[in-house]
Amino acid sequence: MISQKAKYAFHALIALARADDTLLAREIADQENIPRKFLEQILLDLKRHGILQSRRGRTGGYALLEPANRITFGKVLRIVDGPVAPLPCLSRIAYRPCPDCGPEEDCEIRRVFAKVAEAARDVLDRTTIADAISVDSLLKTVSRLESAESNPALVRTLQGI
Amino acid sequence: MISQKAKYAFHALIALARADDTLLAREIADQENIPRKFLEQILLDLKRHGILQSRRGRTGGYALLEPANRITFGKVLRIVDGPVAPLPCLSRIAYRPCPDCGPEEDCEIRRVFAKVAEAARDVLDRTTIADAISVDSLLKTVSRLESAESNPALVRTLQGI
DNA sequence: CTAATGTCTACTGATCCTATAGAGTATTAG
DNA sequence: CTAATACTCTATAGGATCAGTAGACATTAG
Repeated sequence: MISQKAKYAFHALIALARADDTLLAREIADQENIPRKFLEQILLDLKRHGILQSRRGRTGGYALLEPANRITFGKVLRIVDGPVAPLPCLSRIAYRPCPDCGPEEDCEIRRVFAKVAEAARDVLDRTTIADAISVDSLLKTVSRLESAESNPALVRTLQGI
Repeated sequence: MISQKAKYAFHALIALARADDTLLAREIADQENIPRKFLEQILLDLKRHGILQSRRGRTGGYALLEPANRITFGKVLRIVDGPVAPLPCLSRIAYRPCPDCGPEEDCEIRRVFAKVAEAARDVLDRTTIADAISVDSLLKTVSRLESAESNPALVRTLQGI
């Protein structure tokens, strides 16, 4: 399970990418139903990692620093929740050998979870905030068409993208 | 990250599958370096879920109830660590709607993590304890041959299985 | 100056993780 | 029958993490 914090981070980044402009922490918090002070911590963390820029004072706010099509879900998840890998001995950002296993090439558990990690990274490191939004608006558009014109097959096809 | 408890569970199940016989909790604990009383809780839990059988008293011990090729990593992980899904609204064993998201078909986050979940389940629900062992012993055999006969390419090929 | 906004640090209650402890029950060798 | 052995069940506890909350401080526009 990903943390609540990570979900908030994704909601905030998606809101910022949609707005394509700077937003106040309060605006994001209200719009996405996120506790304001908690959100500020998250935004600050994303800023420290170069994903956001911010401006203080009266005309302050947060905006994307990297373009939305360069911000992957994996990158955000690693910042907010830590390693994506299911085992410490499979982590790239926080490698640690498993103390209770022998040599790694002999570990059956590691071998299985290496495949899990690879599969997860394949999605997380290739999908960006921009992808999530674009597929989303496409779907919403089609969804409206669908309700008017009754073409559920197309919707289902697109949902498989 | 999977819990220490889950790692212990896998180690214990692999030991039992290898032994192909009943083992004492103490034997497993010693052999796999697992705190005995902690291991007993885990084994008991696996028993309650129909994976192990046990016998008390002087000739007691634990043994697999299901055959090793029917015990998937996913099943064990769900027993010990709970849901495999990265979001409550994607769990099959513990579905709960995300309180902060709107309608599920519109949620960009859910859509991305649905793919992550599917990829992870694809590995976890198809790989059994028997698979882990058989690939493992195959590898070990080849590894010995390799060190004697210098055929690292074959080893690498098999490691990709 | 002052009002609005981001920055930083500290704190807290709840829950989970990783065990540890011990009393109780079943089984059987002798 | 008894002692020894091994699983069964419940309780407890220290530490870490999670999900916020709070408040003092810094920066900016007007």
